[in-house]
This record gives sequence, structure tokens and C-alpha cells, in this order.
Amino acid sequence: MIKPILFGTLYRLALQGAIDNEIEISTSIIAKSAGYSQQTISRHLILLERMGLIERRLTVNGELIRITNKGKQELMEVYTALKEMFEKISEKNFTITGTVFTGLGEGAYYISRSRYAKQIESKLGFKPYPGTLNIKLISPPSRAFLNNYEHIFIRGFKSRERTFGPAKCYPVSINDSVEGAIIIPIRTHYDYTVVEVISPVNLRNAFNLRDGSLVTLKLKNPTNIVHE
Amino acid sequence: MIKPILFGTLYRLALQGAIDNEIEISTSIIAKSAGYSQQTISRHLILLERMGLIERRLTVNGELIRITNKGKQELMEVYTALKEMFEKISEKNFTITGTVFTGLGEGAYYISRSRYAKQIESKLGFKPYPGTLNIKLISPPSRAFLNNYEHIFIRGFKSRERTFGPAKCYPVSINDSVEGAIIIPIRTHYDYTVVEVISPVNLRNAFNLRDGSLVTLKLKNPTNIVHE
DNA sequence: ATTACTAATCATCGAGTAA
DNA sequence: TTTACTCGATGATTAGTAA
Repeated sequence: MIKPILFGTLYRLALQGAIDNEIEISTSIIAKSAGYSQQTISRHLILLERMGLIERRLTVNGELIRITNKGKQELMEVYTALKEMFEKISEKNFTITGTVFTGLGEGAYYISRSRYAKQIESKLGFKPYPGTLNIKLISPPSRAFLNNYEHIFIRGFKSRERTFGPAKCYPVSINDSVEGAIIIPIRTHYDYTVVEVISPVNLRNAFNLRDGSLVTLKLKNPTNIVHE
Repeated sequence: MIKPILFGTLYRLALQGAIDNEIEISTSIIAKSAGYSQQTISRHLILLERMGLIERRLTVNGELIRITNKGKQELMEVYTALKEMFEKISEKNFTITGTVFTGLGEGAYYISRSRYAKQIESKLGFKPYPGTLNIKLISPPSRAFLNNYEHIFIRGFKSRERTFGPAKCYPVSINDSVEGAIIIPIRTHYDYTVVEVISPVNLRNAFNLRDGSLVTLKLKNPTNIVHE
């Protein structure tokens, strides 16, 4: 990409319709819309012309400007890059990869509580295997992006001995076959590079997983909610 | 649009896949790909963060960066603008609008010469009405863009008294109904904000045109040739 | 290895103005 | 009215470092 400051001015010209087309405009008008001085735009135009990105002819009312094919290509480059990015987002974020590791067994203790298991069964549609699969994320390297997706809320509760916090669940398909969900306890901040997965089956057995085995998770219901 | 220099850095981050997605990267790596120093990128990231366009968390290997929805919107704004421009070009340049005005009658004199009329009949496929319709361009304001299109060449010739120069013709449909052509004498530079139109009929009568009447011309055979 | 501060350098900007 | 020059002011960049 050319220098951003010049790209900015070239983009302004394009907005005015100067692609493949001569427009009659003055530096002061561009300056006003771009938030720069007339002198600065004049200088920018001189530079763009020297770089072969625009052609221009002075007139009495200003100048006739036309973005050349070279200039068009500069804009096209950014356009196609942005296009690819925005088109790929939808698929790209749905696939999560990581490796299996052995945790402390805390997850299993939680899932085994009937107050949790019953909620999961009713809200996610499966009776969870009493255990979680710990996954160290590879791509994306952090679970922060999950905030962009819809979650299913699992309420916390208190027993006689202690408090069990609430959790968020994100339905996924594991290795493109078994259904399950990522479960993130809300209270604990824990490690952002790790997720726990629940499913109706023992995933270690189902896929013959050992520590270090690669697992892919695909987010379902990817509504890509706007937050903030 | 935000300041071009910051847009440039935001765009770099997007290229690295930071839209809706945390990426682990260091300022020096971005700097290398962007052609700036590590310090400059560091400063840019601080500014982008303050503006709420990115979120980031430092790690031991660099930092985790994610473009926020606000940042995404900045990119999307440019994307959609470029998209519209590139998608509309094909149609946009085909339609020409302008108003009728009375010329000096020079065109009529030319067309009435049989050496011209016969060429027009054989090359354009119609016997021209002996007159031209003068059109003051509104959109685009200059006929310079015609250079991007294929033309049909009409040879010049000499009579006993004087020389008649060659001309370029661009087939058009007038008001989406009558076929004709823009005819541009090659020799005379004339006024770039004006075109003359020929057709098999008297256009003033056919459309009941008076001076100031609006006319639309649509270029046919819009091959949109790349020149330069 | 990082990020990011300070200070010196350099590029860019805009006021004034000529053509 | 234009564009675009000079030049002093401003803002951005990099080098050198600290953390």
C-alpha cells in the first residue's frame, strides 16, 4: 500500500467519482471534506500525479482530475483485501483448534452436580458426560472472541458446603461429529488460552484422545453478535 | 474516516486477521511489514486503543490484539464505499446526462457532406439526419472519460475549398429509445463539457426538445478499455 | 526477547502570498 | 476566484533506553 496519507486523499477523490472519470473540483473543496488545508491537498495532488496515480488538468474553476489505472489498482488492492477479510470472518471464527491436556478435574466435579447437569440437559439438549475435556487453544490463541457469540446461561447455586458459580455455554460440534459445548465459568477468570468442553459422551474414549491430541471445535449458531 | 495514518495501521492489523479475533503479534513484526519503526507502531497501537478501535493485552511474546466492533466499522466504512464505487463504475460511466443547447450549426454542415454521411451509414448502420444535437454535459461533467471506450473512426477528407477533419464516434442510445452516436471531431479541441449527437432522426422533433431539455445518453459496447 | 518512554530529528502542515 | 510556492510552526518518526 502507498503511504496512508496519500491513500487517504486518493480515496477522497474516488469518493468524488474520479475513478475512470474526470471530475471538476478544486483543492479547497477537497480540503474541506477531508479536513485539511487547501495547500496540503494541493501538495497531495502533486505527489499523486508524480506517482502516476492521478491525471489532472488545470481549469479556471479548479482542475479536472481523473484517477489513473495505477491509482485504481491501489484502491482495488485495499478493496479486495477488505472484501476477503469480511467475507471470511463468518467461517473463520467458527473453527477452533487446540490440543487436549489433563486438568485438575474441577470441571468433572461441577458437571457431576445434578443442578448443573439438569440445566445443561434442558438448555443444551444433552445429558452431559460427567467430565470435561480441557483444550489448550491453538487457533485462535485466546477464547476472548467468544464474547462475540451468543451464549447459553447456566445458573449457579449454593449447596450446604459451598457456592457453585454460573457459567456460559457455547454449543460446538467436536471434530465435526459429536455435539457438545464449550463451558466457561463466569466467576473465575482462569486462563484465556484454555477452554473446557462438555458433551454427552466421553470424548477421550470417543476419539481416542491423549494429552497433546488435536481437536477441532466448530461454533454453532454463530450469530456474531455485536457487543460493546 | 479516521486519520489516514491510523487507518493504515488498523488495516495492517486487519490483514493479520485481527478482526473479531485476537492475534498474537509484536510491534516489531507489524513495523517490518508496514515499513515503520517498532516505536511508531507502538504509538499507533496506543492511539488506536485509546480511540476504542482495538483491544489488547500484553504477553511475554508481544501482545494479543483484537480489532473492536468500532474498529471493524471503520474498516467496513471504507470497504462499502470502495465496493459501491467499483460496482457502480460499469453502469455509471455508461449513462451520460446533459442539456440541449443551440450551437453554431457547424455539425449540421459536416454531417450533410456525403463523404461523412456515407461513412456513418456504413460504419454505424444508420443514415444520419443532417444535423447534430448539442449537449452540455451534466454527468459526467467532461467528455474526457470517452477515451476509455472504443470508438468508430470516421475518416477526414479534402474538398476543393477546405479540409474536413476526421472524427470519433461512440454509439449511444438516446433517452433509452433512439439509436445514435456521440461524434467528436479529432482536430478541434473544443469544449470538453460538450458533446454532439447524431442519429437517424431529428432528435429535437422526436423528443420535443428545446434548449435546456434534459437528455440521457447510454454508451453501447462499453468495453471499458484500459488505456495508458 | 517484549512495550513504550524521552529527546532529537525529520516530515508534514498551513499561513501568507505570488502568479 | 484558482494553484502552488516559501517558510515557520506543528506534528510524526526514529534512536536510544528503561522497565
